[in-house]
Amino acid sequence: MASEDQGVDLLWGSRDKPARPARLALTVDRIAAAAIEVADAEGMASVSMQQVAARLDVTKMALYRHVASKAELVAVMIESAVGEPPDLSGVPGGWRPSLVRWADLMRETWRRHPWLPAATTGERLTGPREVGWTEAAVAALDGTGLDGGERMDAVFLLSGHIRNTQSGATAGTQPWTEQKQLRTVLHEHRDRFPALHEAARSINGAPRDNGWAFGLNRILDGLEVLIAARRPDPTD
Amino acid sequence: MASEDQGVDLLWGSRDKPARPARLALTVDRIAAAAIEVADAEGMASVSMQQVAARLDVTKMALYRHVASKAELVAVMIESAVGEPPDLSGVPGGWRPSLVRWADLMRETWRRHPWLPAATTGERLTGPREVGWTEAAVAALDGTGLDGGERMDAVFLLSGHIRNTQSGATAGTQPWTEQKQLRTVLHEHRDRFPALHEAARSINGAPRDNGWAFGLNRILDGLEVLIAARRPDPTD
DNA sequence: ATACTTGTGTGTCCGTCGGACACTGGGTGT
DNA sequence: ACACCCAGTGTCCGACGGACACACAAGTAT
Repeated sequence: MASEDQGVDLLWGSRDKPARPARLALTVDRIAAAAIEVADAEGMASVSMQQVAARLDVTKMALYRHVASKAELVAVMIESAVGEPPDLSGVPGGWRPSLVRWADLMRETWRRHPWLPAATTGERLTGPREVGWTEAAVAALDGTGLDGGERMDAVFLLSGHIRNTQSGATAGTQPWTEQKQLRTVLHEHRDRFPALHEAARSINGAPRDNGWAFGLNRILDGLEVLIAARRPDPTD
Repeated sequence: MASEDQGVDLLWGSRDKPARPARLALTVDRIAAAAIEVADAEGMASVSMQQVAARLDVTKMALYRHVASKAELVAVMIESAVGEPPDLSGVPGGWRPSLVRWADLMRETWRRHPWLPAATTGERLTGPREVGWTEAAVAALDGTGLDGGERMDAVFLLSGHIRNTQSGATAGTQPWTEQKQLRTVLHEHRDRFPALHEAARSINGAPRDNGWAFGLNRILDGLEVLIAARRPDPTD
């Protein structure tokens, strides 16, 4: 598909530069910045071509001179919003503190742009900075004895957990404690859901983080078990 | 909001029954079934009021006699598609086999309805069967020494992993191995992403499951570490 | 100076979406 | 026989993503 290829070229920088230097205001970067402003302020649902164009005092069709489709616009937004991947080489203590640092940074980025978790799910184009984030995490697992597939699975597991706990991205099997409606209904049907009712009761009012710290520690503990098993002789 | 309350009542069964027995064809169940057919066959994106109505040989506005909004239709679809929550009481071996069984069943359900993972993310109404699934998993953790918040966090962690690995729901930080485009681009920029390139190379052609088994085992191992720590004296 | 080309933004149109609202026509209770 | 009631219809609306033909500027060739 033509637009798809175009998107790849745009993201990865191998598209021909415009023969003449852009002489006027509208650029991909300005469009992406405007779109990110809209998304940060009013959510991804408000990011329409017309909204973004209006913020730039321009017709929506003008955007299509710089961006092939809305999907491509979103891809550029993501690539811009994730920022430069972190350098974890200075983190002492081995893979675990490095992954913790990585996760904290990613979480912070996603906190600044609450639409990112949802926008980065589903089939879509992936840009170099986004890949750079993964590169950093995979590299942090070098020397653990895990093979390539395991390292990538581990990073996927961790980033998935960040996504799941971040902002309002996921409901359903989770923060009932914060949905008063569901809490009420749970209490009304407490005979039908005894374990849940008991569990919800016991954490009444406690500050919640959507299971972020819990899941992180469980995942890292699980990785530690595997890594320990892979190096039966602790020679270092 | 009126429609929201209505949705709760509809899902949880406390709405007044129609005074007269429904005399004609269209019912919430038939609508939900038709919508699920559309979603299964052509994806959630094709589930529009008009599409669903067409499948029932009816005007789209007729659906609004039985469903307050599209959001409510989706809620009913989910509640119908998740099916009855499983009975894990017969699973021997304690919490871990029970959770494995639960996860397998949930995964199978979501495999049959690939739109479910995406549909169950974000703010939305939650129905009793969906809550029942969670109830089963939380109940499986009874007697582990985990407190209520920990049990719920554990179930959230596990279900989040299922969601992340299921179908095409998540891309981004993951199955590059299956996106030929990204693999190509990764190879072209191998000097920029050495760890990723090396990792991807080492798993060339291996059958992938999106990290499902890996993540499941890591999570369960991590839970085991915590549970073991909670019962320093194995007296049973 | 003039004509041509090229690239950037505009205006108009289309199909689809969710949904509001007024209607109609057949079945029911009186 | 009657009025009521209500499930389903028809029409309309604003917003969406996008196709397409056009206007218009600036730079180049003549």
